[in-house]
Amino acid sequence: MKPVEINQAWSGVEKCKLCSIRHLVLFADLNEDDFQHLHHPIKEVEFKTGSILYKRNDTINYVYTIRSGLVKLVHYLPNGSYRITRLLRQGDLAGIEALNGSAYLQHAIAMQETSVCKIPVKNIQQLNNESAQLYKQLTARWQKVQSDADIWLTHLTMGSSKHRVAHLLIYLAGDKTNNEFFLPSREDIGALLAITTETASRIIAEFKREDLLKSQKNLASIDRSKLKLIL
Amino acid sequence: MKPVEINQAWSGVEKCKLCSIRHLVLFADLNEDDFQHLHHPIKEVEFKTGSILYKRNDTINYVYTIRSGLVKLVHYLPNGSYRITRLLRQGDLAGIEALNGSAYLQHAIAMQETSVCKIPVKNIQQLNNESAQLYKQLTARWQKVQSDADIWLTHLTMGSSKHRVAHLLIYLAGDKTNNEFFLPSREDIGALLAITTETASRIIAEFKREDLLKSQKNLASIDRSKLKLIL
DNA sequence: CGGATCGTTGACAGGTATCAATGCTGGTGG
DNA sequence: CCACCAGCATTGATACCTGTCAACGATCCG
Repeated sequence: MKPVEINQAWSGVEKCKLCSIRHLVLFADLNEDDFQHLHHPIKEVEFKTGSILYKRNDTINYVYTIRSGLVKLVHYLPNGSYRITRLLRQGDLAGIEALNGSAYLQHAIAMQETSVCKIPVKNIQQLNNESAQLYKQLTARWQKVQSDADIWLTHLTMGSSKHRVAHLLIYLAGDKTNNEFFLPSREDIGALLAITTETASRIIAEFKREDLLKSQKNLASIDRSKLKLIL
Repeated sequence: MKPVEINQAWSGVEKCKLCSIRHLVLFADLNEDDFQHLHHPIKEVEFKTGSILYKRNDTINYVYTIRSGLVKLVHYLPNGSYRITRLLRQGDLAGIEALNGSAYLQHAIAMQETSVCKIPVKNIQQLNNESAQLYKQLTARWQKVQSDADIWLTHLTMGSSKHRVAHLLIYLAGDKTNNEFFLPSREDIGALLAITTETASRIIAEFKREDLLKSQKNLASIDRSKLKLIL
């Protein structure tokens, strides 16, 4: 996990109105008038695999909307190991805790090539004072945090390792029609499911042998119906 | 877990201003003027052990502030077992997902005699339109949800069962000076830590034999320093 | 080609789930 | 009042699973 340089693409508020994934993001409900309140520049930024969006306790200035890619939120433990507490995908918000002025709670690291919109916290606070539109989106985002956390706790930390890995794979595959998704390293799978790297590897290998899972490089596809029989 | 009747104590907004735990609750920052906006009655309600505050998918009308006691948020699983995803104590908010109009995400059940303030969602929405004071408290509450979930995932679902139980006991003991706290049933401990009832019982019994834990009935106290040596 | 990193596999010990039986306690009805 | 019952806690025996330690293979890159 080596930090990678950030290369900024372009800046501007105007383009937010034309954003192709705007229905998914924080500003979905804003009207023409609201956009006039955006005085600070929103930047679109690319992160390479392994690069860090922010670190725990970093000074807080931005909230990040994921446009594409995959981001993990990581807690490092005293013994040097780590635990992944959440994955963020398209439309998710990273660093949302910035909004009440405390420090970031975890490290946010790109697991693959990731594109984000970097939104100054000041923008959000302004909009919240001057317009009530944003409020709905923000509470919806917070709720997703809670419901994701519950799913995580309910399905991804209990049962046998095989169950957990199966659940994770189905979660990762999501509703993609092409059925192809990013398969994390065995170490990350372990950190996600609270199992060891070796166990993760054994199970992934077993799934491959049984044709429940196919992969080349980091791209994988699953046989959903067969996999669900395990659950 | 049998439902128990609810007996309502008193209603009124006036008393909110004099609330003894107001510094802990949602309305901490409201001023005299804001209270004028509260047009719907806030009720103080008592729940007995095992009674249900609300069920998953119930129609949503209220958010609950815990005044005293202990509430568990529960996910029931297809196979009849259940998983506790969060515990709520004094100052915590239950049913916060009500704020964006979706259904409750889990069942909320009192684990001991519990006193709550039942706040109409309409009140919150009104206040948010007419005053920005509530916004800070709400985001703070949401953030606590996230950070609690992370702590849960980081400490309470990994490591040996002994580690997890020790962590849970320390969490339950909190910062109480009298060092006496509510000890959940072995079944609930299992549902909290993703271990079986039997394993939970074995470990609790072992802790008692080693004088790390004392209990009569549901009230327990721990030897913090000795217990921390296990972590 | 050699080195680094990651994935895979094996052997083994220890931990946990499972199945089953036995105390313990509070409440109920005779 | 006491016997009984239901629900919870505890304990035991056993099989299985997973962590641990270790070795080896695969791939990429300098």
